[in-house]
Amino acid sequence: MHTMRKRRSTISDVAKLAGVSIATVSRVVNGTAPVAQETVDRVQDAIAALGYTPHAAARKLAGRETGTLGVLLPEVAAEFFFPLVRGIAEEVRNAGYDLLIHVASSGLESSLSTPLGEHNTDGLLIFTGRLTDEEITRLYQAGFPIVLLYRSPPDALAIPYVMFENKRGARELIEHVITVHGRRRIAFLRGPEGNEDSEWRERGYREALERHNIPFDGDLVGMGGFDADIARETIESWIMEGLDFDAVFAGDDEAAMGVMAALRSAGKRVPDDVAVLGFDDINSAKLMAPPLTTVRAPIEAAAAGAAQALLAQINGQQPPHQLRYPTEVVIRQSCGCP
Amino acid sequence: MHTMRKRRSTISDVAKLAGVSIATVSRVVNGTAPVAQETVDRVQDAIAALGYTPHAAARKLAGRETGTLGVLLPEVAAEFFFPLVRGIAEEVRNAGYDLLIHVASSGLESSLSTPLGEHNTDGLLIFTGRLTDEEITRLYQAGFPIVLLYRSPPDALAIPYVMFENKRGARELIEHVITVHGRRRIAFLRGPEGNEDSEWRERGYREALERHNIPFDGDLVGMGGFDADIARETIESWIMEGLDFDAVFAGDDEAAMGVMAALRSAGKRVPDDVAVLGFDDINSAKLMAPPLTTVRAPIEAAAAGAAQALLAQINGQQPPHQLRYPTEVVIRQSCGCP
DNA sequence: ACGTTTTCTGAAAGCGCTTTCATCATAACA
DNA sequence: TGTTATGATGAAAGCGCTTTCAGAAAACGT
Repeated sequence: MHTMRKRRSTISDVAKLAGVSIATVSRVVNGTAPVAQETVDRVQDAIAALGYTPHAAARKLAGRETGTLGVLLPEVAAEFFFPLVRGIAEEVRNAGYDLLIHVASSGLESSLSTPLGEHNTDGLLIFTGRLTDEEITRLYQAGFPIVLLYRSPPDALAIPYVMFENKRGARELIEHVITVHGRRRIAFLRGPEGNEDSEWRERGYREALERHNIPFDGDLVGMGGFDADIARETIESWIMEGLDFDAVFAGDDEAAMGVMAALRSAGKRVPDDVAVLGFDDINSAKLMAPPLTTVRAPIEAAAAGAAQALLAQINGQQPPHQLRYPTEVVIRQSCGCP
Repeated sequence: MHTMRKRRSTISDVAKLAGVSIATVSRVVNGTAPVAQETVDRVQDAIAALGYTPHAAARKLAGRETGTLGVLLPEVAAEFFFPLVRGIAEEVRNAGYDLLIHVASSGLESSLSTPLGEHNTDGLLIFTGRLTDEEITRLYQAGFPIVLLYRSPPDALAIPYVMFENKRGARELIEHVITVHGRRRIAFLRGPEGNEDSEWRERGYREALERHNIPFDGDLVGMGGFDADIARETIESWIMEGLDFDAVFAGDDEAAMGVMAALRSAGKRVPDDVAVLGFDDINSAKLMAPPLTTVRAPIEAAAAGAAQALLAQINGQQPPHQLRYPTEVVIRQSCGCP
């Protein structure tokens, strides 16, 4: 049996059945001009009878917009990604757009097959180093609407971008374990290479140390990659080496989970022997053992904000150049608090 | 400053610059017919000079295919979702298609604004109860390529679908805690209403009980929703009620995480007092405290398989009607094993 | 050298839809 | 009652691209 494909019905089919012109059908479908009630009914009956749905591509071609927004994501991995997409999807749908999500493969095809250019979408939400600076610059200069997610624009271009108050959140978090729990050998796990969130968090970490006269120790900084497995390995090797530390700021919550696992299997108690600190406050943070002290980043809200900024840009409005979202320390038990 | 949008260059611009016809440009872009090397060079120079990119919509309109596949997802939630999308995205990209992801809002707009119909895509991967049976039936009857993810087709239509060996996996898992750890008061947490995976897992659970002459007790079945928070609440209320159980099969790993958290804060030890069992073997399963005994479901592979089936269908081939992926019990410590 | 393929290229016809522009009725106005 | 808004509709021009269809040029065969 082969799939015999019915020809999909077009606007002309509807027009014919309803005994009107295609222009009229278009009008009742889009409500772009007054149409007599009787005609409307006739057309709608025809549409129902034929099971007609407008062909998206044709629509896009005729109008000027594509009706879809794109999101460029790095290799899908983080739990972090959920609220992000949820926030964007919500906003985008409400505005009547479609969401085209592109997930980077292994980076091999950087600029080769970037199939999603300015043509498939009306605008782009670009997550972290997914596109090269040149490409971003090119899009910007072509007047293509884009919003950067968690990274600032290259060459100080006036591209809107969303950011969290990473530095402040990190600083407050570290100060908490210093002042309240008296920790002084605090390790930090960096996120992926070139990640701006990570850079700012590191700055916050250093600032906290400085404020309390704790000398910065490069040995206490390692790779976390915002990834549980990477973080775990780092901690495991530190323990093997006998590195001394009484707290670790994992960079993000996922990494924190890996840190806890490593500590646990090495027989170290959290938080008694080592305090563990995360960042983001993902859903599972409160479910960890012990519940994770972290910094809440309003990921979903930020994502929604980014989407709004993009939509605004598309509608010719002037979006804010930077959207900075506040963060808030969330004290649970992994820091030592009861 | 308002965003002054440069007119994007079209195929005619390129043709003019290169001094050829648009047909020729189309040919060199698509490699659909032999073109003299010299001409090719000239056209490519023009393309580069103009920064030309084909307009997707126009392309789709002209050709017959839209070049994009759609995935319909329920309200984004699960970690489970990652490998899923990764598997699909990989496969889809390799085939040169785009991936359009639609995330359900709150279900309100079920059939109202399903903007992604047969028109925006060449085929659809449909996740769990996102579309009504009628709609699926309609698409199927229109000969539109679809593949169902983790649900079987309505009315036994010949729509390809992917499934895991849920029942077998669940049965083996339960039998493990019965035979090896002597548990007899084993609770089960159901997934979302109507979820087929959950139904099969429950069947496996019951089968295991039967085989070991443990009478089924309805009190030991509760809501898990494949969600940590829901599962947690269920367990908390059970503990409040004083319900007696020595193991809980959470339905999936996310729920298991919630179960563990509930148990922990109630002062129960896992696995000593209560064994906890999951399903899926998501990445964080091995990081839980204690590491979770679960059933590994090859989510990514299954997703890739689904994508392949869809692609096959689109290319006029006959895909298998059912793709059933094997599951495998993964013993860690939450069951009581050392 | 002449007929026959093979290469290469352009003209032109759509793909399905939105949108002026123009045309009529009608209804509102003086 | 003549004139002017106003409401409803159709004809037709594209949107940017792919793809026959055909012709011109070059390569081949004998």
